[in-house]
Order: sequence, then structure tokens, then C-alpha cells
Amino acid sequence: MDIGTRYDPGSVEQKWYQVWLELDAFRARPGKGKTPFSIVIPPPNVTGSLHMGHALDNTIQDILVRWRRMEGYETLWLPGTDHAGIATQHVVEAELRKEGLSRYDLGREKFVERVWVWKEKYGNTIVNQLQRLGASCDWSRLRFTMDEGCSRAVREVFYRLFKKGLIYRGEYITNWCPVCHTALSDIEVEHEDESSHLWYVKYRLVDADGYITVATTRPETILGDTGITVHPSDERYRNVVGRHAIVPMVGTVIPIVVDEAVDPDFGTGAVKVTPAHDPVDFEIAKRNGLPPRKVIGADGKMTPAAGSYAGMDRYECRKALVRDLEQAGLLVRVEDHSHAVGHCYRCNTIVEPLLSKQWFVKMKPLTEPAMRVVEEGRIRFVPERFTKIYLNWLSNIKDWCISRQLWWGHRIPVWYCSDCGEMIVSKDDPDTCPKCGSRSLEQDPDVLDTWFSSALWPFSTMGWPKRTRDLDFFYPTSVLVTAYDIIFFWVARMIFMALEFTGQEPFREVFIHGLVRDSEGRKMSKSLGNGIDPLEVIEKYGADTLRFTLVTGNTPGSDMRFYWERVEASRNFANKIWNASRFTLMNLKDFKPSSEEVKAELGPWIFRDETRGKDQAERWILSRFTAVAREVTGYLEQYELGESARTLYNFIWDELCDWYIELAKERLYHGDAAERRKTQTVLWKVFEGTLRLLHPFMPYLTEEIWQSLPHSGKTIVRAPWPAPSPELLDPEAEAKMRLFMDVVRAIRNLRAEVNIPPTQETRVVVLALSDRAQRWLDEVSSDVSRLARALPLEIKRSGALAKPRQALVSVVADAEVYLPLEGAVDLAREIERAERGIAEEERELRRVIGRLQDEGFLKKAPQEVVEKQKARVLEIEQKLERLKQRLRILGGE
RNA sequence: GGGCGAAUAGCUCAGAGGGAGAGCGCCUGCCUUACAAGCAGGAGGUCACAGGUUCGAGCCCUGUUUCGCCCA
Repeated sequence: MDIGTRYDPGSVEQKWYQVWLELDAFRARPGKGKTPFSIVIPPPNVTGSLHMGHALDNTIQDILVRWRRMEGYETLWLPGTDHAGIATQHVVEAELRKEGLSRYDLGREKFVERVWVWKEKYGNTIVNQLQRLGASCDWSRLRFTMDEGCSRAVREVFYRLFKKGLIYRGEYITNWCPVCHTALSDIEVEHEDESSHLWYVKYRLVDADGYITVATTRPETILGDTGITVHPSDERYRNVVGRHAIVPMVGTVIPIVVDEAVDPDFGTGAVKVTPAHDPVDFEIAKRNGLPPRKVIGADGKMTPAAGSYAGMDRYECRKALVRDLEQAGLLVRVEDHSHAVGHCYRCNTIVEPLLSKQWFVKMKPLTEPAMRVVEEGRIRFVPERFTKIYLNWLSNIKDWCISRQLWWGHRIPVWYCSDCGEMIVSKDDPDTCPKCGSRSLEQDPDVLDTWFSSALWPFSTMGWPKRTRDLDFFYPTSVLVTAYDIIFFWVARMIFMALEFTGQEPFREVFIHGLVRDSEGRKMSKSLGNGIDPLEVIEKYGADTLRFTLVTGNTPGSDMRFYWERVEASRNFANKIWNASRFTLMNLKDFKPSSEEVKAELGPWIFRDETRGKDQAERWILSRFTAVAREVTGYLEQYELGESARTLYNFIWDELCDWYIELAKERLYHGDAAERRKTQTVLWKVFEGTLRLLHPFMPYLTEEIWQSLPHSGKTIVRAPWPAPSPELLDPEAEAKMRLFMDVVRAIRNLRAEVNIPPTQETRVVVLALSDRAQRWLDEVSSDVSRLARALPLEIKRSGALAKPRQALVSVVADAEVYLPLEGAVDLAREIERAERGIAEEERELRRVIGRLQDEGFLKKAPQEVVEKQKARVLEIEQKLERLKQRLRILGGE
């Protein structure tokens, strides 16, 4: 092991990942008598590269997986990628464009082949990046949503849903992206408030003088109007209902009808109806028998039905039409108006509601069980508040449009007979029409929504519809880890699909985390250019550092901001551990533990020697380690990963390094053989155990150091999770150390106040306020001397000597600390300091006594709280008395 | 319009009804043989505002303000 004072992750990380792969350390092996723990990865987009969101999501999963693996669960983390229909198609089309080609030049078959070639070449980028992060996935089970098994599952599901009547085809208004050139489901549309206008337009009445005025946010759709509607109880329009009006600029005659869906308070209370370009209008039209009239095409341009506007872009047409209306005197007025406009979640183009023939999944029968499992607690969301978000969404859901007009994806398993028109839905490609025997069959050109296959991910990856060993053993999975932004897209859909097809929930728990934002709180995005590449962080600081930064900055369910300063803090922590290990290794050079000691978990066996009475620090650190192991485990169980990591951070830095290692030095350098060996054993065991606790968070660094320490096993990946014996908990040792630390800190404090340099030794008198305190302080006097540079150090029972007047004093719980400074004490300043202290303590005393005089408090507060307050009174009074005494001495009594 | 979240040190954030915390930044002093990416010491708070519940509220309840997100 390299022993530079700076930890160099670059040289360490790749080496250990290779070793882990060679040891096959992440392989899951189902078997009798084992308890499973399984996670399926949220499959990243196969075209993608690792971004901060992935880094966070996978760090969390890896922590859970590594922890459970160490706890002895048979652990499966199943990796894979998603074919990402639109995104992948775009990437390959862009590549073709560079060659001056479009996908139409290649044709469908060649194009799809080309995408596969691309996928084989670049599709593993993200897998490699996950490995850089340290992800302990079982790569032997790597899956892809379009591989054979997953594709089979997709067909099976489509077939069964169709047979059950839960998939249907029909002509409805769908969200159409004119750029991606495909239909989108409702949740793939992102609504943004945009300030626009409300145009008031006059329609001339037929067979009468006068006009009816309607308000619209989309004047270009006037061309597609086939009716005007008012609310049935709207008195203003009583005379015109049943009559007809003339569509401006087009001249078609349309009826004026009534419908409950009209809001009389919006605009003029009369609305135009464009059935082919608005979902609400579509429904109104259906109820009133109004025909659709398509004026906007799939490319976002006006169709021939738009007459003289044909061929114009829809927004160009809006401008032209408004101008023409104005010239014709039909534009009554224009108001400012802000409304939500739908955008394509892939390309941000404004979505066009368009009448088209699409495939849908009927949602109601599927969502009811999906809601029930969550309501009944068979699936639990963490944090709990996401339950409501999930349930609300499902209860308002509309049917799911699953067909996409793309080439890359799972082709819809439906064929049409060109001879008899029969529609064939089949799991396997049919050769002949079952009705007429014709061989001229054509498959439906559309592919399925990518999320359709993702919805099957937890079981399709394990071999469903076959009944496999993995399914038997690892399914349902233990937990799903994902960000809140895909609860609807993915989590909900997995739940209803799993219930429908496996009869079981896909996972027991859903752990939701937030998004990683930039330092100003903005979402990281390519267009803003504010993204931070996790690989860059790994190159510069190491994967462990990145992981630690992400996990400590995080509270479940909440967004976090990314700060380089925090990365540095994590890096410094890694370095701190590195240097602690240098110290440890240097001092274990001559240390040869027995094989029993190597194998044994921490327990009372460690005290079987003759160093009793000199091992307070050892007892203390063992007690603390035991408590910390429990805390860390408890936090992990509650998905409080950040708290868990912070607990380790504080323990390692503040207790293990700042105090224990400092104390160990004395006995390592100057102790007798037994003391030295005891210290070495404890230092080694506690450090080794701490590394195991830290391993899920910082896998590389911990492995690197652990391998250099005496250990048992080939890799820390498979080492047991620390379970120190509860007998190591030692309240007395902790109390002793508290006194010791208080005294050392008090001395340091006084020294700093009068600027005594750290190297200069200085005389200190400590007065113990009890026999016990004196005994304890005697035990550690040499440590006090060393850590506080207090020489000579006198520890006396209080009352045994006159308190020095010419001294600085500090009072702690069970002792008074004096720094005698003949001639160097500023009496006035000391008096002021004592007075300030008295005032402070008196204030505190009044507060506590006030509480204790409160009958309600005495009656209702728990006994232990009352006791604690009483103890505090004594403590404060004691302190106060000593301060007053001090003041008297200073005053010359 | 409905719902959710946030508001705590200069910044970013933890916080379990019972003595207000961390990291970074700031100030002072230190190259003390693991670590200057470090050590020791320190300053810095009306826990957004107003009510309420409680013996006791940063934490629970109600309302208000500001910011953010989701849904329609």
C-alpha cells in the first residue's frame, strides 16, 4: 500500500473493481435457507451517459445493496438499460443526418438494424460508468428492454390485455408532437403557463341580422370549427340556440348548440367547437353530433381543409388569420390571457391535440388493485407523503395511449390481413390469416410506448412469463429506489402491471429521493449547460468522494444542491481516513493477532489481559463504536442514509481520530508490552470494524485499507456487517472520558486565552470535586499532561490547598482547572470574566428552578426529565459557588 | 383552482416535544514524528410572522407571508 499523505483514489478504484469482478463478488446465487434482498435498477436510457441524478440514484441503491449483502442477505442488484424509443431514434437520426441521410432514405428495416449497431457500439457506455461509480450490480444478469426475454414479456402482456379487453384501438384526440412525429401519453406532456391572448371573434348569424361573439385562445382552429356551444341555462343566448352561424374566413355554416361543459363565465359564455383539435371539444362534438374537421396536420402545418391558409405553420396561420379577421372587422377585441400550454417532454415543442387512431390501455380495472396494495400498506412509500401523490394520480387517470409512430421500439403485435381486413393479435408472428388463409399480412406499423416495457421490468428481467428460479427466489423485489419525477411514468405502471400479471406487488417498498440541482437550485440540464458530469467529479476526487457528497447532502424525498465545496469536504474526509490508516498501519507493524482474534467480532474477549485500570480510552472507544454501529444500522433501516453517513463522519473524525488515536499514542510509544498489545488490538479492531460500517458508502477506500489490515476473507464486500457485543457498552468509561475531555478542553481553552503557544509546557492545577473525580483524573493524568501540554500537573482533592489567586480558572462538571500565572494575570479582566460567568449561570439557574417550581411540570413531565433538571440545579449551583469563591479570591480576601 | 414541500449561523443544510447542531466561510494561534486536504481555540441564532395546544414548542395544531414543485 502506498503511504503518501494524500489519498489517491485514481490508482485504487479501478484496481479494486477489477478484483471484485474477478472474485465474482456481486453474483447472486439463489438457494435454500437464504434470505433474499433484491433491487432492480431503474434502467438508464441506453443512449445516455451518467448524470448526477443517476449518480445519486445508484449510490443509494449500492449503499443498500452492499449493506444488506454484508448483513448476510442473498443480494441481487439487477442491472440493465432501457431502449428509450424517441431519444434513441433521435440520436441515430442525427448521425444519419451527418451523412446527408434521413431514416426514410434507409427504410424501416435498415434503420432499425442501424440502431442496433449503434446500441452494440455505444450502449454500454452507461454500464461502464456505473462501474466507475462502484455499483455492485450482478452484471451476469444484465438486461435490455428490447432483448429477447423482455420482448417476449411485452408480447405476452399485450396479448393478454387485449384478450381481456383492456387494450383497444380507437380514434381519439391525442397529444401529438409535430417534431417527434408521434403521439404521446398524457404524462409525456409538460404544462407551462404562457402569457398569450384571448381573441374575441364575431360569427355572423344565418338568416338574421347580428352576430354571436366567441372567445378563443387558438384562433387558427377557427378554420376547423363545426359548431358553437353555450351553457343550456345561459339566458343571454336563449334566442340563438338552435340557429346557425357562419365561420369567418371559411364560410361554412355551423349550428349553435348547448352543452353542460361550457363555462358561462369564461369569455362571452359562447365557445367555438373544434372537435378535431381539442379534447373537450371532441367530447362536446360527440354529444351533439358535430363532425370533426381536421385543419392542422401531423407536421404542425395547415391542411388543405384550411383553404387559403393551407401549408402555413400553425402559428404563422394564427398571425395571418388574426390580421384577416381584423381587416374584416370581425375581431371584437383582444385581451391578455395566460394559460397552460402543453410541451413535448422530449423536445419541448408545443404539443398539438390531434384526432388520430391509436392504441390504448383501459386503466380503471388496473388501477383499482394498484391503489389497494398501497392503501393496505403492502407497498410502502418512503417518505410516506408520496403515497398521497401516487393515489391522487391513479384516481384521476385516463386511458393510456401506448402507440407511438416511431420505428425504434417493440412493434405492436397486431397484423392486418390485406385480403379480408381481419385483425390478428398474436404472441408469435403469424404466417397466414386465420380467417381467410391469406398470406398477405401486414404488421401494425406503430411501436409501443417505451414505458410499456419498463412497466414489466421487475419481472420481465427475471424471466417472466417463464417461471424461473430467480423469480421464485428474488421476486417480489425488496425495494425500488427512484426519484419522485417518475412515480407516474414508471412506479405506478410497474405496480399495476405486476399485480395483473404476477399476482404480486413488484416491490415491498419504494424509496423516493429528490433531484440534484446546481448550486443555484436550478435543475441541471443540457440546454442550460449547468450540468456537472459525475465522471468529472470521479476523475478529480474519486468515486467514494462523489458518493459521500451525494449521500450526506441528502434528505429523503428532497432535492439537493451540488456544491464543489462539499465535494472537497468529502475528499478531506477520505483523506482523513487515509491518514488514520497510515498511523494505524505504522503502529501495527510488529502486531500479529491470533487467527481467533482475526475472525472474532468485537466483544468482551478483548479485555482478557492484565491491563485493567489503564484501558479507559479503550473501553470508551469500544463503547462508542458499539453505539455507533447500532446507530448507523438503525438509520439505514429507516432509509436515513444521510444521517447514517454523518454519524460515521462524526465518529471517525471527532472521536476515533481526535481523541482515541491521540490517546493511543502514549501507550503505543511508551506502554509496557501488554498495554501496547491491548492498544494495538483495539485500534485495529475498531478501525477494521469502522471500515466495514463505512464500506457501503465508500467502497474503494475501505477495501484498500481493509486489505492492508489483518482481516479474514477475500474482500470487504463479503465481510460481515459489524455486530459488536452489547456488553461493550460502558457508561462508566464514557463518563470518565467526558471528565477527561472536559478538563483537557478547559486547559486548552485557558491557554489559548493568554496565548501560550501549543508547544510550551505550562503548570496546571486541577481540583477534583469528588473522590471519584480525583480517582478518575489520577488514572489519566499523564494523558492530560500530554494532550494539554500541562506540566507540571497537580491533581488535588478540592480543599486540599489554597486556591491560587494569580491564576486563570475554568470550571467543569466535576473539577476546577487552574492555570497559575504569577504576575501575568490581569486582575480586572479576571474579575470581569468571573462576574460574567456568574450572571450567565444565575440566569440559567433561575430558568431551571422556575421549571422545578412549576407544579404542572413536576406532575406531568416524565420522572427522568425531572431528575435531570434537579441534577442540573446541583451542577449549576456548584459551578456558581465556585465562581463566587473565585471572585472573592480575586477581590483579595 | 387543488395538493405537496421549504423557510434554523454569512452560505448550504441536519435536527427525535425536555440544555440550538454540522460542513464551508470568518477570526486567533500552531509545519505538535497519521494527516496544513491538518491541529487547537473562538466569534456568529427573535429557529419566517401571528395565534393556539402543552408543565414545556425549532418540532404538534390553525392562520398569514415568501419561495419552489406537482396536478387540473
